[in-house]
Amino acid sequence: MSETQAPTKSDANQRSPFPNPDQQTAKKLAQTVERAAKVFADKSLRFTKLRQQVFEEIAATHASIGAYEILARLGDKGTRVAPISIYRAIDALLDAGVIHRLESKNAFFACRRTDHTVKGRRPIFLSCEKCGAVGEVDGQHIFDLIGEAAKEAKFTPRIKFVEVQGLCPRCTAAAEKA
Amino acid sequence: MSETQAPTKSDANQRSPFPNPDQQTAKKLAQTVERAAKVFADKSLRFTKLRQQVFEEIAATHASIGAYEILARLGDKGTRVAPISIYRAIDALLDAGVIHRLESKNAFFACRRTDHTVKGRRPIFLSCEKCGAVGEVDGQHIFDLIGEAAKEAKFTPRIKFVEVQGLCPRCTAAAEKA
DNA sequence: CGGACACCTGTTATGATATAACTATAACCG
DNA sequence: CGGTTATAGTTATATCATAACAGGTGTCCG
Ligand SMILES: [Zn+2]
Ligand SMILES: [Zn+2]
Ligand SMILES: [Zn+2]
Ligand SMILES: [Zn+2]
Repeated sequence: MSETQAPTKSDANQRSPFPNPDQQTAKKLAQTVERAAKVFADKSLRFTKLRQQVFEEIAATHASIGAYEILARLGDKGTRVAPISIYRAIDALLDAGVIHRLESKNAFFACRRTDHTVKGRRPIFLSCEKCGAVGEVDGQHIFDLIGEAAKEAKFTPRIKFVEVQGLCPRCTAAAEKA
Repeated sequence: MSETQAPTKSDANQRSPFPNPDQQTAKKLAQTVERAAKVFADKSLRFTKLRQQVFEEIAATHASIGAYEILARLGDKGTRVAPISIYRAIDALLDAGVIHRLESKNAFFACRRTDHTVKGRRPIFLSCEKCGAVGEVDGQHIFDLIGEAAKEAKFTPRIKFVEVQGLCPRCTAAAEKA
C-alpha cells in the first residue's frame, strides 16, 4: 500500500466524482486494482489474470469503455481473446460490483467507491458527452422517491437506473470560457 | 374508473400508466396514430407512410419493441425495408416525441401521453420484466432533484434517464396469487 | 495421492443492435 | 418549372452480445 496516507473508505467516497485526470497515475491504478482484488477475496471470488487485465483496461480511464474497445486494447498488448471471454470477465466484475454498466451507452466504467459492491446499491451516473468521463454520486433519497412513484402506479420496482448525460466540470469550464 | 365520454388530452395523461390490454382495440390504435399525425403536423414535420407504419407497429403493443422486431413484423405484412430505414423512421418518431427509447433494453415504445412532445420533458419509465409492458409516470420533482445532485458535483446536466425494471400491476397481482 | 467437482477459459459460430456512404426519388417553394 | 431540401433505397459494415461445447485449472475431501 502507500506510505504517506493510505486512502480510507470514507476518503474514497467523499472525493469529487470527477477527480483531476493527472491523479490517474500508474500508482493510483495499482491501488484501484488492489482494492478490486480485495473485494474479490472478501467474497471468495477469483480475481483471475483475465479479470484483472480487463479491469485494468476499464480502470485505466475515467471514461466509459465498450467491450470491444477493451478487446482491442488487450490485443495491442498481446492478449488475444474472444469477445465472449471479455464479456465473461465483465460479468464477474459487475457481479463483484467493481465496475458498473452505463445503460445509455452500452459501456462500462470502474467504480471508484467502496460502498457499491453490495447488490442493490446503485448511485446516479453522470456521463460527459464531450470527454466521456463518468462520475457517480449517491442518491439514495432519489432512488427511494422513484420507488415510491413506481408503487403509486401499482408497479413493483426491482432495479432502478438513473443516468445523466451532460458536461463534466472540466468540460463545463471549457465551454464557459468559449 | 369507467366513463363513457371520449378521452380528452388531460384524460390521456391521468389514466393509469398500465391500462387494461383489451382497451388496446383497433379503434384505440387508430386514435393513437391520429394523435401522432397531429403532433407531426403541428411541428411541420412529415408523417410519411413508412413513419406511420413503424409507429403503428410500436403502438400496437404496450410492450417495448426492438428495431429488428419492427422490421420483421413489417416484413410479414409485405413491407420489406432495410434496417437503416427503420432506424431513420424511429429517429423521426423520437424527435417528434411520439415514441420513447428504453435505454436499458435498446427498445422503443409508444408514448401514450400528450405532454412529452416537448424536448427535454421526460417521464419515469416503468418496464415489466415479465410481460414487457412499459408505462410512464410523471416525475418532474425527481428530475429536478437529479439535476440538483448533478450540479452539486459541478456537472452540467442535459439529458436525464430514469428507468425502473420490475413487475407491472397485472404481473404483480399474478405473482402474489402464486 | 487422485478423483470428483466447480469454476474458468478457449474455440467456433451466430444473433442482435446500429450506422456509413452513396444513390435515387419525392416534397416544397419561389 | 427548376433548385433545394427531406426522405427513402441499396449495399456494406461496425458494434454489441450470447450459445454451445470442449478443455483446462484450482480446491476439497476421502
Ligand atoms: Zn460505484
Ligand atoms: Zn468532460
Ligand atoms: Zn411519453
Ligand atoms: Zn407485466
